[in-house]
Amino acid sequence: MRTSWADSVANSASENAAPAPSRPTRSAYVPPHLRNKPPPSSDAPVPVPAPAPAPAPAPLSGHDPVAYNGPASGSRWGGGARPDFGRQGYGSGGRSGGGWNNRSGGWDRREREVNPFGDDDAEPGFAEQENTGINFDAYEDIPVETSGDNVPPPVNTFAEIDLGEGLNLNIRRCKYVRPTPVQRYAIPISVAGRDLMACAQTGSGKTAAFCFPIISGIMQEQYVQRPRGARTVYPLALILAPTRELSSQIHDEAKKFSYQTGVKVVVAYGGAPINLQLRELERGVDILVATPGRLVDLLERARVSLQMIRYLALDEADRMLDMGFEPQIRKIVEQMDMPPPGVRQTMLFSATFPKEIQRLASDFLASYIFLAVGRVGSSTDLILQRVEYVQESDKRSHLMDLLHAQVENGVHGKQALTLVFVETKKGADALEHWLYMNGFPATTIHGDRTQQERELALRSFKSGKTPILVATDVAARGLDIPHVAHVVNFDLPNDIDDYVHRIGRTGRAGKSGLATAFFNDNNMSLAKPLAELMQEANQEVPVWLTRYASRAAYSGGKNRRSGGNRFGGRDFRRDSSSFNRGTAMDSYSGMNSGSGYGAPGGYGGGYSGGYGGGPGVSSAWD
DNA sequence: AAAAAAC
Repeated sequence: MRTSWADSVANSASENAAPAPSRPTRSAYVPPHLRNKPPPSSDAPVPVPAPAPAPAPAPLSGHDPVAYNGPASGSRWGGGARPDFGRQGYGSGGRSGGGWNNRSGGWDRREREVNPFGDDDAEPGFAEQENTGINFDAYEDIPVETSGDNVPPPVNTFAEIDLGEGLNLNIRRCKYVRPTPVQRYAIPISVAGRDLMACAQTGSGKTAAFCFPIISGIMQEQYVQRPRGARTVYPLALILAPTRELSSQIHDEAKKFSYQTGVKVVVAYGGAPINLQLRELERGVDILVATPGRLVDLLERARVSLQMIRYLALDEADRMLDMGFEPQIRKIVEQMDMPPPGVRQTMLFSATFPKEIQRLASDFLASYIFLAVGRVGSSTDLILQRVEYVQESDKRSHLMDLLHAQVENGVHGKQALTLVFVETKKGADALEHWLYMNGFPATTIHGDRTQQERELALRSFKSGKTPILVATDVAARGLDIPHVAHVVNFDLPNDIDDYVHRIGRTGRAGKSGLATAFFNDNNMSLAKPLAELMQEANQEVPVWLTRYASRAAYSGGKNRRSGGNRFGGRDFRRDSSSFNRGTAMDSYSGMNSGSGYGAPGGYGGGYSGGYGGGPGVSSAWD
């Protein structure tokens, strides 16, 4: 057993070692925010206190007014036992004594929280609640690539990293027994203070992968004093997502994870009354989950300051940085008062990561680690993909045929859920109306509906009340809707990555799923990337599609699959002149690849193994 | 060209 990464960091940090990038030993690395360096430019406004952890245990007055109302008698670290270099310093596994505060350690003044687990605070029974639905053996087939300097090694259990007692308890309440592959790699990387660009398949546990380190880190920073603006609040972490529903979902998850930890999570997005959100913010916020537009509004009103942000996470990061969003994101990240890369810690997650976007994203990162993780089975092993040639005029009747077949497949008298993607908002309304007139219980979600309507539609779909949901791309990414048996691409997207995200709404949490696409002459630009994608996923590619694909003009850039292999992306830094692009990954020095739990070193052919589809697991899997 | 995202 090797010494833990945290141990190494602790050792080097206590020696005040400067970062030594030239020496690739792990112990040489000191996380950016722990480096005892003055800020790069002296005129930079330094928040009070500077975002780097205080060099010595802060005075334990516990008077952070915004959120903690912590124990009056001392920090959760138990007095002076805490090493003085911040949250990375608890390498010795420290559940012994002086480490994390126990639950009795000071909830007194905390507001009562709604128990998101509905177990009324009963101690979770561990053994019988194991997540038996997850076929963990299949993890051995998961391909993993990391690149970057001094990559912290993955963990096999949550316990290997002391995330803190409160969070550990919630992890057990969520019935997470072992970390998923992306969590195994991403959590140690984040806990070590490193920036991260993570590419992990849909349904692979990304939300927890960025929430755990954030919550854990904040739990140990309660001594941080935040400025007290008149009505301005100073969150410590910011999580951005491209749609309101996804923000809401992340908020729900984060609240579960932070239950009774004292870490306060607030969500803010448009279409909902801002006054409610303002009131929530005023009651204290550590982690702010938001969509960009509403956040900009809050920033311009000076109701939120990003001055104290230590953690920035972008979910669906490639979408957040595409043409539509990039200006807003730049404004938030670069033109407001957020600490720069290297001071804050930045984590970018998505299932897909085109190289152009990676290039943009590197502006937001400091000496980051790139991580690509496949999925149990593979994103597409669990999903049976079909493509049918359907003329525009035949689409409706063809859809009706599929839906009739679906009705017969229904279980327990309930129709299986079908998610139908269309290209336009008008098209969504029209199709929903037509379905409704033809006796199909359908609803629709798109950006022209009110937020109330959107949320109602989603609830109605999830509950099975309207088991058909017609959606635009607003529902393409990140939404975790259990029991979606069938995704229909009524209109195919123009971008193969969008297709990947859409079909990822089914086949989740170990369940199998079906994805049907209607292809016609309007989709020719997708022929080649679609055929390639299906081929890689061991799907049956219709002969006619192969023909179109070979006929398709070479589309060098746009529709090339961002990864070109079983990953949604590949570190673009490897394409630089020094690296000879190709498949010989071993020739890249900073690059590691390995499979699941095995020792590093290739996944020699074992990848085709399917995942047998066990019974359902907790929906927080994604 | 469309979708998303503030009021």
